[in-house]
Amino acid sequence: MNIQTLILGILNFGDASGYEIKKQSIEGAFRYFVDISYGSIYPTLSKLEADKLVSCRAETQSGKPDKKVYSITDAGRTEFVRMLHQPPAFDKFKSEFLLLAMCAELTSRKTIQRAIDERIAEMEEMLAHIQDLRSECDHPATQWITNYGLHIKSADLEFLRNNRDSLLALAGTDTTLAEAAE
Amino acid sequence: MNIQTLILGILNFGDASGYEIKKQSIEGAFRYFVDISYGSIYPTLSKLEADKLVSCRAETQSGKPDKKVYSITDAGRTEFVRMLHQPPAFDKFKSEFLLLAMCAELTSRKTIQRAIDERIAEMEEMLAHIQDLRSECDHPATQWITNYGLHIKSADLEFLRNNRDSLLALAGTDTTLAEAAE
DNA sequence: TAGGCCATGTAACCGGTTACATGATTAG
DNA sequence: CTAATCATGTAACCGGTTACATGGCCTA
Repeated sequence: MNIQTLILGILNFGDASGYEIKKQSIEGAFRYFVDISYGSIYPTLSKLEADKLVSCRAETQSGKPDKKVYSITDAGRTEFVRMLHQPPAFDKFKSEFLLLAMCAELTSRKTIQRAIDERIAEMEEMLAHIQDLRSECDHPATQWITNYGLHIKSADLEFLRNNRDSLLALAGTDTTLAEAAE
Repeated sequence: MNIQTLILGILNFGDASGYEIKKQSIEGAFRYFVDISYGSIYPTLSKLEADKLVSCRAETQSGKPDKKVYSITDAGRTEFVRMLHQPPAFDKFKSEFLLLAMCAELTSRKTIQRAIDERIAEMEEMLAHIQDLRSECDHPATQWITNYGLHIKSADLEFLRNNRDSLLALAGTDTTLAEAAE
């Protein structure tokens, strides 16, 4: 999915500046299935404006720099809806953790332990955050996806907790390779 | 994670040609957390060979084109283990489906239904495939990650089945926008 | 007064994909 | 006879990131 569609989608939920779009992609619900950097947000916003898919108004703020607030136009919404009707591509997923787990015997117990414990902590944080999102928001579709996230991530955390020790047990006993790399 | 490490990781499980590496990244367990194309495999293999991290031997086959089979060297394994010891980056995840679900009311029932039913079918296929992987393979760490995958994907499928209808109910009733886009 | 937040933007770079080129063999 | 599988490789392209530039305000 290209950034244009993503930004149109974010703007569909409300007006925002480039800075706020970035924030939403880090803090909001989008965080879990989207990621964008300033280097792509600002140029895309300009292009979108040139194509009349968004409009822009300047807002002067006291004590803060001016900001350019973008709104999705009717043409933008039509375009976004058109994109939504294309069958969605299958989820893209990349995991360094899984590669590490799959090669557990090459590494030390210490490395595996750090990795899985950090993962468990991240997962707990994520669950707490999604719970917040759900309670703060009364938009039904957003609640549907937060429930989905909660369900999957609970299962994930459950597995990690129940199988942490069995993974640790797979860590390399041969310290020659592993220790040398630390 | 860069492709060099990925290829070193794949080669760590056994010698392979560029073609076979690609196959493993589509058919094997790697499929679920990795993706690479020929355009990056072949140049990377050359670079890896130049750096002495892999070695290469030509194999002539009857009835098939010759192939260049690569093996990881001791230096390559050391380098790979060194990379494994860096704390793994958090999983990268992108989902067009979640964006669609979050914007369900902008689209038609037909679109949502197609998307979720296709997702359910993909998930079932995935589960069946991971089950095959698990039964075919007796490598403990690989079994750990296949169990992990099975656990998470079962929960995923369960949610999709139980909440399919509630998502459908969110689809747009205002046909003006939605139908126009079909 | 240092660092963090707010805020916008650009240019260089790069990792990786797409599409193309080539060609033999085998299965339907 | 056509399509698929096996097999290797290159060049053009592109989407997106990183790092940099700029600067005011607020908090510790």
